[in-house]
Amino acid sequence: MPASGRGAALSIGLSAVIVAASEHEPRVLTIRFGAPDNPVEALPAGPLEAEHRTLEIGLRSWVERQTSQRLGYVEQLYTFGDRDRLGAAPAPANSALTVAYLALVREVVPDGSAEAVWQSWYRYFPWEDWRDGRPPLLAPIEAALADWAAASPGDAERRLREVRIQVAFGLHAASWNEELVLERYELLYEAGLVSETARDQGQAQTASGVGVAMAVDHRRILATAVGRLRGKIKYRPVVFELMPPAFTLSQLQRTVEALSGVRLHKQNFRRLVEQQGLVEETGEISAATGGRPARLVRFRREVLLERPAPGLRLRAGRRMTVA
Amino acid sequence: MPASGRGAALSIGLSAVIVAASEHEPRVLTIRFGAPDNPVEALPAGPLEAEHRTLEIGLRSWVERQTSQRLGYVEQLYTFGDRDRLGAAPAPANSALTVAYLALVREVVPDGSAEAVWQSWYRYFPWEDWRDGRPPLLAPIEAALADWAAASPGDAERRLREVRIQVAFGLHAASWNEELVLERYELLYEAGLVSETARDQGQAQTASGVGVAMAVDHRRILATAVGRLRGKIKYRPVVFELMPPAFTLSQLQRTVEALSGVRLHKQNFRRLVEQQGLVEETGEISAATGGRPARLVRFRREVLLERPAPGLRLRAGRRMTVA
DNA sequence: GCTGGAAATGCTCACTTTGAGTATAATGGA
DNA sequence: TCCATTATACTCAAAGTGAGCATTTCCAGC
Repeated sequence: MPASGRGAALSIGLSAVIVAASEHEPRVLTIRFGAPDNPVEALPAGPLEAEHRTLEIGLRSWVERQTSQRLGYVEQLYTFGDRDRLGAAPAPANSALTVAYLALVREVVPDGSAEAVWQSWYRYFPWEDWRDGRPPLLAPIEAALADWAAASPGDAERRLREVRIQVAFGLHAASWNEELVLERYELLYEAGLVSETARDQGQAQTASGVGVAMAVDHRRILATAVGRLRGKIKYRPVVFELMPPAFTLSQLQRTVEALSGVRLHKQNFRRLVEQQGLVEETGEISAATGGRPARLVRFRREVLLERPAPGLRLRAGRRMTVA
Repeated sequence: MPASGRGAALSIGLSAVIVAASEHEPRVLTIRFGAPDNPVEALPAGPLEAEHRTLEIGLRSWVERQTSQRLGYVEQLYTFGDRDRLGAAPAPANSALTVAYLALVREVVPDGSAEAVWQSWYRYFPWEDWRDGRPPLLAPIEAALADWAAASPGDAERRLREVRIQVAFGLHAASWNEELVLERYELLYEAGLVSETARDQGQAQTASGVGVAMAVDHRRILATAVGRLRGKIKYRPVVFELMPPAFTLSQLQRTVEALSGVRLHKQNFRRLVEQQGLVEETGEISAATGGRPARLVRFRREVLLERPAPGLRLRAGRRMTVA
């Protein structure tokens, strides 16, 4: 075999974006370490060990060992080369590769290790939460991005930057597309608006920067995960991996809203979920939280057999708006 | 940093699914080697070399060197661990990881190295081509799969297999979903209907097996690529990466049909393409191939600005049928 | 027990999108 | 000149969507 896929020997790491959802916040499992007054936040990550039969099994094994969190749904996200990560950082001779995974879990165990903390992912991406309308934070961001585009080295580069900003932030005809999480983060990184930029260039750490920073490229991995999950709920019934066995339609809607960061039209949301046959009655009624008690439903697994793409197809672009 | 993503030292390979499309066949670049009477077919693959700045640049560099084929659109597909690949094969101590990429190219250069050959991808997946109706090949496949399910070790396993077959091959309510290429290949592999199964178990190579086999797990990688591309054309304008600068709507339609393996309703296809603003007139008229001459159009790049998901949204499931 | 607030649920209606046609136009070749 | 062949135009019903209003059923407070 002339070209058989053997190559340089590198060290391989696995990292995991472990997502849960309380009713109002999408949560991600993070590890905190370093000085207590200035902690570093990171994603759980571990080495790929030789005894693991497959990548995914290796991931499950150390995550369950390290965080005592059983993983349900697991999906490979992306493989990052070390030098995809840092702007001008010099490449070590024996550099690492990281295979990143997205995992969805139902129960939020009270963090096994003391360092493991569940955080709302909007801690890292405050501009991604449009549930209470357009985040005010976006005004200064857009102004700074416009400056960055204006300061481009060349004319072609300037136009390119302008187009990227327009698309990612939904400025002109394009409206806000909640899936473009990575594109937005990368623009902020390149424009020097997140503190990772200065750090990766070896410059003095400024406390400024929008959103909370993470170790190495973990915020980039998280952005990839958020975008992927926001896309996936539209055509696969993955939200249910985050829901308890029985739930109300309102709980389901609030979870979807938490993940996607936008508000949905209530009546149309229920019409969609029921028409699609995504749920079935349990017969029970929930202890009300205020008004009329709600029916409890459960995920209807048979839907996987019936429809090719059973999801909450909230079409990107013109989409259900707030009730 | 307690868990920093360093791990076992493994060798890393890159492999590429390089896709082009003639008007009637989707093509993939393959390498043939071995005995001329019994050649082995493989995807181009190469080592990740230390001097490459990023994974993607490494890929471009050796593909362009080895096949003298310039890559346009490139997208990471999946990372395969060595032991994801082979059923019961013993794991070598220093096993490899392969990062697979999908690349789309326009020109089909007359293969730089003598071993590089463009092949229709239906050579490897004859059951995936429904352009002339349901492939007759599917009848024996389905019968064999049913036998395999019936021969399950346990009751739960049997039901699981039946459901997987139903979904992947669109038997009951579910209709044929052209994106489930990998799911179908994996069923055939597990059921021992492709010759890779016997090979990987160290058994005698039988000449039988449906479709042409490839080296190691390359057919699995190819299946991943075909499924990914079939999905992607629906929401991103990637087909145009495969088209010449100017083309007719019929050419575009035949290319999409070649990729997706299904026939589309002509009038509705053009309505979609034009309404979506995916193309614009060049003003020229094509040298007709038979009937009335057709307008030549080109891809309208501005669409990327206007629509969040500009693709030929041929919805899975109930879909445009043959004219 | 009546009343008002808060959800949950039910229903309507205009508008767009889609699937599936029929009809007409412009070629080249028999 | 007629015809097969492809391109293009237009129609129409059914389904799907966005945005409402209306009604039901609980609780809390009087």
